[in-house]
Amino acid sequence: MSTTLNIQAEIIPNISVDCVIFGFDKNSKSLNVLLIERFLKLEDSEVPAVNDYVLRGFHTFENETIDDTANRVLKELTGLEHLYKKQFKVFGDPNRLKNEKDIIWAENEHFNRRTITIAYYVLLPTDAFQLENNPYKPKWFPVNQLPELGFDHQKIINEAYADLKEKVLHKPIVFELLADKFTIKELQDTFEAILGVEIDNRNFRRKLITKKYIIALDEKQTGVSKKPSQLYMFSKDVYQKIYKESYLINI
Amino acid sequence: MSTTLNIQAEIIPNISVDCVIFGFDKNSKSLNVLLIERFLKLEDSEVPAVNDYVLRGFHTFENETIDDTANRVLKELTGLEHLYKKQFKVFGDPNRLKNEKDIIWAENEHFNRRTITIAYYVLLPTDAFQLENNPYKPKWFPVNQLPELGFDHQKIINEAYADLKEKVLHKPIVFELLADKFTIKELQDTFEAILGVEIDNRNFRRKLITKKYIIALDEKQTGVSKKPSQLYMFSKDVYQKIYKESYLINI
DNA sequence: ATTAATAAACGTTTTATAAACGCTATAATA
DNA sequence: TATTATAGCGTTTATAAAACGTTTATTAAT
Repeated sequence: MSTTLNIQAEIIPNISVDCVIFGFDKNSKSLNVLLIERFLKLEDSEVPAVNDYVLRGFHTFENETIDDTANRVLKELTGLEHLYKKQFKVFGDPNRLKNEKDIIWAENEHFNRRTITIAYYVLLPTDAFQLENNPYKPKWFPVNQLPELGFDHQKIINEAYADLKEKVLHKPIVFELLADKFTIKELQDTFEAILGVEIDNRNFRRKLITKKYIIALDEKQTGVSKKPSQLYMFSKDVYQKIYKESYLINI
Repeated sequence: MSTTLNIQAEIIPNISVDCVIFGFDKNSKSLNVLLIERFLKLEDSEVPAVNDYVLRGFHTFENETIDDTANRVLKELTGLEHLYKKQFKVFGDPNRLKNEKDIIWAENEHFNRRTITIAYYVLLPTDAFQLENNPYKPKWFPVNQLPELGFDHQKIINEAYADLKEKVLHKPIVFELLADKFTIKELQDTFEAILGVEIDNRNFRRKLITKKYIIALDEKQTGVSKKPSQLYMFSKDVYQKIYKESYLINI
């Protein structure tokens, strides 16, 4: 690893961070996951030994917090900082890297077979950054149509998605998947894409616009060939004030 | 570490698991945390160098999953298996062990100052096991009246408690803090202790007994000097059937 | 036996929210 | 100026929450 990358600090060889980056594409109304290619061609072979996709991750440095590792990985991959991220689970099974390709890959990269990885998921709109000219050649895939994945990354994504589905019902995190200014319809599309359900637009609309933390702006959509819709923003401050002592037991 | 304990497998020196054990005491209606004493007297001193409380934890073995580490720690401490546990966060700040006592302790125990710990919280009724003759000399403390804590364990408990408060509103985990058979009042007491609120008994009672997964037993409380109350049980099966596709957006 | 004390358990009314549906309004474009 | 697609408003009904009052079953004391 240190042979291929010039790094400024010592890595902790058995601890890494992996990031499940969820992006919502409001045009295709699709919840996507950002993956990078894992490609390895050994000298003695025509066909690649490894050719699939994985999440982007990296080892933690000796002098770094886990959150900082995640921030670093995210910055390198997307160019963005201050992204919404949730550390949701550790994957530390001694047999995480079990299939043949993983073993070939791990040997080639000389990395510790007993690495425990701390997994985060991240929420952003897919258009928050550009994929072109990105050295990692990342690609968006709809969360329900993922390609073949290396390591235990399918499992990690599954668990991230389950956590997201659950959390989105109670916490105001949908907004992280949209631009600062959004329409009610986009918000509904986002919920529908995450939860895989259909929601009545009229009831949804009413429910949302009556919330005090959903604030109508003096602005409408432009560049649409239909009735342009009202833009709204989400006020985190107002939300937190209201929900500071809300404890509706809902079991 | 390996000098004091005879262990059957190699530990991973920089990875540990810590368990925040929450116990509900239905008599005192108190949500408690189980702590063990951390005590060290150096040869050259009269007063102990370290004398405070910590969570129980241990390093992960080379051939062990993280969950198994937690199970092992819990079994050793409580004698119990199959406890409800939730892996809720990793604490990996390079400066986690910052105060003087932690440094003295870490040196004495020769353990890695850059240990990342994977924290779980566990739910059980305090009377699920006995404290007497326990080699770790564990003690229950009300979650809001904790003694001086070592390492970053106050922080870990705070975050565990925050997660519990949040989770208890949406997931059927209160039942883990009670015996299999419980009264509606005990259930209410548990919610009140966790959330630190008062709940109207009449509304709470009605709400709960109409749930299909709260099942009235052919049994009443005994040994009480008041009207004995009806015992109930929680059916996980029924719960899961009902809530498989519930997605009430509640932001 | 009667009564007091205590918590269990049931009931009623009001208010708020959710669900299900019909209908109107506004813009770009043809 | 008509078309069309989506934005956006309205109404009614069903369900659940909130805020109370009242009754009942038990033990223990008189």
